Amino acid sequence: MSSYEPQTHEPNWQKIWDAENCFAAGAADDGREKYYVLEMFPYPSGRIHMGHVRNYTMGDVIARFRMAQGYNVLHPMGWDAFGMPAENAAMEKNVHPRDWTYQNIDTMRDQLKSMGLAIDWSREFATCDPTYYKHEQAMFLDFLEAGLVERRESIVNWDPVDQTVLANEQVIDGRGWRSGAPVEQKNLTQWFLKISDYSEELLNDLEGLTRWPENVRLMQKNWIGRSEGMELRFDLKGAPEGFEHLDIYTTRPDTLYGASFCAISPDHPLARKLAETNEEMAAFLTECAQRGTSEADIEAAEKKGVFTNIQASHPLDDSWMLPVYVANFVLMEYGTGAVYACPAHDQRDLDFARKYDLPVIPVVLPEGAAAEDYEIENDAFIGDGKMINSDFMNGLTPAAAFQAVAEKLETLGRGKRKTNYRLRDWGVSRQRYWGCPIPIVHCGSCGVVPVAKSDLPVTLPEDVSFDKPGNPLDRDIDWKTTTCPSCGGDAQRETDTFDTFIDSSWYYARFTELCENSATDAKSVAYWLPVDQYIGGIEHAILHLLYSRFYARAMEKTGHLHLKEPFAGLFTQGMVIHETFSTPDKIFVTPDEVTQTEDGQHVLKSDMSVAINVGPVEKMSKSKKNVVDPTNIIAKYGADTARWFMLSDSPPERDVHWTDAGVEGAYRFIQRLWRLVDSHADQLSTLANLADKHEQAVHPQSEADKALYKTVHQALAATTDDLNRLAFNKAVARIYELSNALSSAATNDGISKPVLFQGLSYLIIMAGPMIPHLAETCWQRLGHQQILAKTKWPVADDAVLMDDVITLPVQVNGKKRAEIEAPADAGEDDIKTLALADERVIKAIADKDIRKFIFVPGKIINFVV
RNA sequence: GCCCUCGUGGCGGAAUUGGUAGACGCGACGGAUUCAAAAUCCGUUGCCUUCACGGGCGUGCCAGUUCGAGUCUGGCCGAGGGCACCA
Repeated sequence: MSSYEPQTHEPNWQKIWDAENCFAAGAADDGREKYYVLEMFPYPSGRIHMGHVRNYTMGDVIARFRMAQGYNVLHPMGWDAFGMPAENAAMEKNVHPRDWTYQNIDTMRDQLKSMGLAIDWSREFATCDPTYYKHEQAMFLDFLEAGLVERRESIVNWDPVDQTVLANEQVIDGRGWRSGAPVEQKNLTQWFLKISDYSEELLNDLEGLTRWPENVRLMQKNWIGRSEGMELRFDLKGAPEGFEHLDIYTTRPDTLYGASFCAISPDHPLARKLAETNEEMAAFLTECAQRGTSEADIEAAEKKGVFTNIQASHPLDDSWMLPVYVANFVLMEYGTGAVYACPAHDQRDLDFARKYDLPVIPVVLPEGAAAEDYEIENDAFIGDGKMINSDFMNGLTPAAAFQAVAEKLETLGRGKRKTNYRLRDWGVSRQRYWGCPIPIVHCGSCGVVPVAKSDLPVTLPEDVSFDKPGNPLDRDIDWKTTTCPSCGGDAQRETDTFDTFIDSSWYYARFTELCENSATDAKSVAYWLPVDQYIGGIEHAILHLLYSRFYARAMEKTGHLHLKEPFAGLFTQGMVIHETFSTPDKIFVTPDEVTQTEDGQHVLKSDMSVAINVGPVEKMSKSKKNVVDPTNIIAKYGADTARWFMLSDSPPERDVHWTDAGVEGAYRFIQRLWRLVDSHADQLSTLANLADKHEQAVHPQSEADKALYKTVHQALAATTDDLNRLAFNKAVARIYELSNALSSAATNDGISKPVLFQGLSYLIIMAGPMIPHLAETCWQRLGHQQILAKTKWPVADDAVLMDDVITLPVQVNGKKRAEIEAPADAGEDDIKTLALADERVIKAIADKDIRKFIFVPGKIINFVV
């Protein structure tokens, strides 16, 4: 018996699928029900990694499964090809970002093809293709016309040495990653998409996304952050001219009598004004600027502030003056960039108050506490209770107090109720070369002028250098200089390019048809969208998915789409993780460089005397070097082994731990499955006339036949159900069970050939979406004429799915004491009689009285004694 | 810091609606085959206790709800994802 050689069979089947055009999506009017399965497209970083293998294997299983079920399946692939790494490569390796990107795409396309994915490659594109971004530019102009775009000032991280804008990840401990210079903040006029106009709609429509994970919807809900509060006006004393009032936003006006101080953001206009004349303030603002713009850094920093020498009068009592601080924990982007603080009932306020010795007045009394001796120590109280120290609100609940104080403040004209959202508008300007040019011209006399649609695309200049700091587009005078589309005079091009999240906010629509003259084709998007199953990493739960939801709405408003929610079903997969290995001098090494001695010690392959430290299991990343290259795995074991391992064991939404033992196990199963089919194929070849008729009813006669038939059909029903629910790991377990059952049954003389033949055929069909190359080989070996990729998914025989006799556990006081066999349809009384006849039950109950009898049909019996 | 998720044998995990905890796989151990090894096949395998029958314990920790909790509630500990210019 020969062993199965993936290296021969896999490329062969890939050629056949290609030649037979198996995976091309059908026309939009071919009459079949459509199914659009999409995996988040990759950034062409150089080579595919195991995360890609996992993601694309899952999508492929769904695509193949739906194809077999008769759907018209769209399963495309493309490249999220603009972005920073290409510019970094240009700087480090002196290659053009375009060349680097397209070379990477070529490499990665070959790698993906070697996985045997059922992809319609005719729809492939890269977001850096002018034929793609041309439409992106045109749509932006439509958005501009529709009032979805704004231009305004916004802060960026600025590296004063490299003279360049830094991404948050390029700011390390407040310094530029290359120059090491302390980061400054800089105000730039930038383009924004008005996603905040859709806050309410994006929030409300989450409810309709029933096939999205609950946690993703919750994360988006919290991100949008709707809150009901009040905007209050405080009169200021001692403030510079033009700053007579301070507007603050609060969700807790009920705690206003617990006010202790006011705080404004370091980016607040008042803070900036003060810094002009106050050195201490200027120094503090500089210090705050060095944290960069990342919210995580700001929030995690120690609460600090500087007193402004300004006092604010309390809106409910003009004689009560509150000191105004500039504080590093107040965000300019949220509310009005200013807050009043009630330390007793807000932890951040409390930390700040303790540091600067400010009053802490409790105004909400928890239930059970006494007003006289209630004091706040190190934990603010944020729970419910009764109002105290609060004049007219005393005795009310905080909710009732909110209403009372809101009414009073509105009557006094000191404030108004306001619904606020945390969600901010989407800044889409990037001061970088490798992105989609923003199709705008700046004219001295006409101002900001859109490029004429007939002049699109605005393409990137070819001849650029990355040896100088800053944005190459800004330095390229030839490219920059143009004429004004409006007046024909001298003008300059916009030198910012788009955030790459724009590119990925509509690619799903573009896949439905690569039409030339418009972004989308109405008929094609109407047929294919929404995406039925979208699959990608949980790390995209908020930004990419929220931007895409907004973008679909913007496209709908401008006539490019007919729907608002682009992804009907979403699945977020876990990461691929691996141990980290390092040498005694703490240098990371790849798993390839490590081997194990006989006694299990990890050592360096090249020098076995060097002991290797095995570190924590983490997400595979280049920096930790804990990566396994899929190409090596596919070369050694074949794509089917890699795919099978990715689907086995770990639930798809959780992390999967890559282990050599696991891969070996997967490979052994591939071989075992081949042996099972190969060793019985000859004796079944007399059934050649049955070859493509495995769907026809078989008639099990003997007990062994009936048992196997039942096992096969139960496995088919369960696997179909598992695949419908994306429970790949469970489907894998079913296939193991069925192959074990078939392997035992095959040696049993009582099994008739048609039953065994159908069992083996079904087993191969079930395994087909997961390990397609081996499955095709087995399918052919069994004598089937048509290839598996074109074979229909069978339907299980309902008649044998239910068992006649079931085993019921019997509990006494909630502890399992026995099991009884009973007819599946037995009633409560019969079951009780049966159970009480069991000696283990009799023993457990002994002479105690039965107080209660619980019977859950098909599940359990419980005697309470 | 804030939001979200996860925690079950030696390991990955199963248990679909609150109803038999540990399916399936890996590893380990024992056996068959082999001159030998690899591969393959058969069997055992949560922990403690018992000669055995059996009994007890057990889903990160502490409480609670329930006839019954891996599953629900509250608190705690640990790990991970996101935090708006990484993609």
